[in-house]
Amino acid sequence: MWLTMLQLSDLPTEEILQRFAQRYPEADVTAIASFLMLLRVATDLSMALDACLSKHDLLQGRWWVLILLMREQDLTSQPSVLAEKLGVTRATMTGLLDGLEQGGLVQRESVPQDRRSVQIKLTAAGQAKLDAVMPDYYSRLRLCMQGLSERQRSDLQSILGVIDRGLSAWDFHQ
Amino acid sequence: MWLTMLQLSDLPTEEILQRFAQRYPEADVTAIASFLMLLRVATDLSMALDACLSKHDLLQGRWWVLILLMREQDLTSQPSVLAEKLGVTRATMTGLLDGLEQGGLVQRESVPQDRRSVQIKLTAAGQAKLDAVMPDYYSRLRLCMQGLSERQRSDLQSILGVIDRGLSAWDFHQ
DNA sequence: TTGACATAATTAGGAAACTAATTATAATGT
DNA sequence: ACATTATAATTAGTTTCCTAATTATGTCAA
Repeated sequence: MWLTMLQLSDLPTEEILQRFAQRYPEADVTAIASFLMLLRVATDLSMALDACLSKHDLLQGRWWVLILLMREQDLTSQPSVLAEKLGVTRATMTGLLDGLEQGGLVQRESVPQDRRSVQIKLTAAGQAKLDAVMPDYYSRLRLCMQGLSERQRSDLQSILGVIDRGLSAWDFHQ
Repeated sequence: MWLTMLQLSDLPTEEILQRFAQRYPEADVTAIASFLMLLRVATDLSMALDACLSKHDLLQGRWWVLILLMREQDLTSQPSVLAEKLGVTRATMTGLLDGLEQGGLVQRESVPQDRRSVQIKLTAAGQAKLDAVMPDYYSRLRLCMQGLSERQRSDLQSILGVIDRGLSAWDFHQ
């Protein structure tokens, strides 16, 4: 799904927020500000991740698939399972796997027990690609987060947990 | 830019993170967990926003453009300025404006002073669309964030600020 | 056993973003 | 004045996602 977001510098000023709140009494100014800042920073992080991956000829979607495969004991999974975990459609997963297979990073293997199904296996080249990318990614992430104390990290996670649980209320409103 | 993210239920377990940290000593486990949770919740929020907007026949990109126009005193701006603020290319903005103009929500007006340029104006229909959407969006956002104290909201914003400033270190690492 | 339904993966076609090239106009320096 | 360069918007073509339809296979119940 696309995430298009205002630049950090163009988040609404206090004054603009007040103006909107005046027209729309439903507005909760601090909720809006927190929400926008959250989307903004997540977008920046995601773009930074893209930039890092692109230096290794990878795109985020394909990279996530490699990681999911590496998590498995036998480095193997199924397209439908991968799609579910990644939150994309099966059609999209077919495309991601096509790209990865073409690059030799994964391999499709037929499953005798269920001939509708396919096993996806991380190849040696796929593992090597991860071994090249992950240290780079982890180093950058460490630097990027080093300004946060352990206390702040756990605060962040619990705050995010509250928001995520609050999200269930989103849909029930009509 | 696309943001594809693991489902919340499929964020790495403590055990998986430890396994990755063992293979990649660069890994900072709490940094990774916070990062993934942040992307995850932002993705959920963005999808919830999409769902809300789609009930009003709007997509996020176009909706942001309407909001940017409403912020202006004269409800008017230029494609290049809008593109800059939204963080999309001018080509993308042309497409967004095409869609909005077709729906009668904005209007292109020529600028005598500079005939290369175009003024984009929010129409009455565009303002009416916002007046229909914003109360719905603000109500949901209020509900979704109501579990957070004011203290937590400001904590969140300062933590996000630290991360965003930390992001500048991302690119300097090679 | 066979008809109805469910499931796995893919294909086909469409939407919306991107980059790069194009068109038109403005600004600048010699 | 006029050639060069810069700027505003658009068009053309590619990518990757989506939904819906398709193909193939498996499951289950009458």
